[in-house]
Amino acid sequence: MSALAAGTGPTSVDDVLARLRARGGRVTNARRQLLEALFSSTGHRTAEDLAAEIQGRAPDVHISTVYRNLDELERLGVVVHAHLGHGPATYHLSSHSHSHLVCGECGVAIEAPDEMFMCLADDAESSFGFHIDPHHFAVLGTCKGCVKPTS
Amino acid sequence: MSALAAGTGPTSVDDVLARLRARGGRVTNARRQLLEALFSSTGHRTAEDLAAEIQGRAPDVHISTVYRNLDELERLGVVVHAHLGHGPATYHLSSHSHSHLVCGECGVAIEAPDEMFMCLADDAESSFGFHIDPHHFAVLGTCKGCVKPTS
DNA sequence: ACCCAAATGCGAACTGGTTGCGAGAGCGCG
DNA sequence: CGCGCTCTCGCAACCAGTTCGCATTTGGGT
Repeated sequence: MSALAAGTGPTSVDDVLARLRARGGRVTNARRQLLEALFSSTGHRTAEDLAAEIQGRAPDVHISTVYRNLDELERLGVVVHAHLGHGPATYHLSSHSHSHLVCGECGVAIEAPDEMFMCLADDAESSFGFHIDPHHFAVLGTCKGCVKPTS
Repeated sequence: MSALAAGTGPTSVDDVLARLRARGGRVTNARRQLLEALFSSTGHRTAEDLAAEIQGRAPDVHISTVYRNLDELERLGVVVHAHLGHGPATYHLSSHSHSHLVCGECGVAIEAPDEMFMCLADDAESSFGFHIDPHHFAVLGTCKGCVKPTS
């Protein structure tokens, strides 16, 4: 896929910064740091987590700036956030979007293939005309290791 | 089912109060009010919502008492709570437990039959040994009326 | 170099919920 | 009926996660 593809699927920090500039936005240090933090790891990052990493290099970057920029990037289609249970929201690049199964006991988050939700999706669609979005909220449950704890 | 059946499935305010007493608990006005509010409606109630209703009749009942008692009742198996999206948790009698499809646009909560989740449940079980609990967290999506808003 | 809107830093506010504490009230017992 | 033990309550303070208001800084077009 081309680095300049519109809409979703950014491939590099500079790509996103270019898009931001094209939209009338400005390229600031905080934004570059945030994007570098996001691109440098594939996992689920909380705002606090990202802020901590950024502050290691640029101590002045305030967590509210991180929130504001995550918001902005979400509007741009670069990142998405998901709720993995009771704790804070997690952010990741939209190209890594996927569903989650979260264990209520140990908190582990399993990345589930979208196919797993197909039949629920079809069912909801035909029964209620409801179109599910399994990416945004995790499905709670109990993982393999916690089903029978120490029994 | 018998009104004195143990575990889950309470049928009346007095039934629950009796159970509470049997456990060494006390029957207080706040508890009776809370139970009456819970039994008097089938829907999804937030703690704030319940507190407001109770305070209409008993103004002194504090919201923290509502939270504490909902917690207690949950431990007793009388009520369960579910998270229907971003807002506050909703509580209802455990006998009304069910899954939810929540529209991210309009916020409507559809009560989904458990069968709808069977194939996701089986799939998660066989693929990851993960046992889903579809009741506790709602599945987000877009409802019939919001799929093509004003198009 | 100049200027102005965009963005930032900072703290305060807000929401949803929890906790510590002293006062008060159920209720078993004598 | 009254005692007293303990469970509960009301309250305010607190907490986490996130958002907001506002004065100040700064990117970047001209």
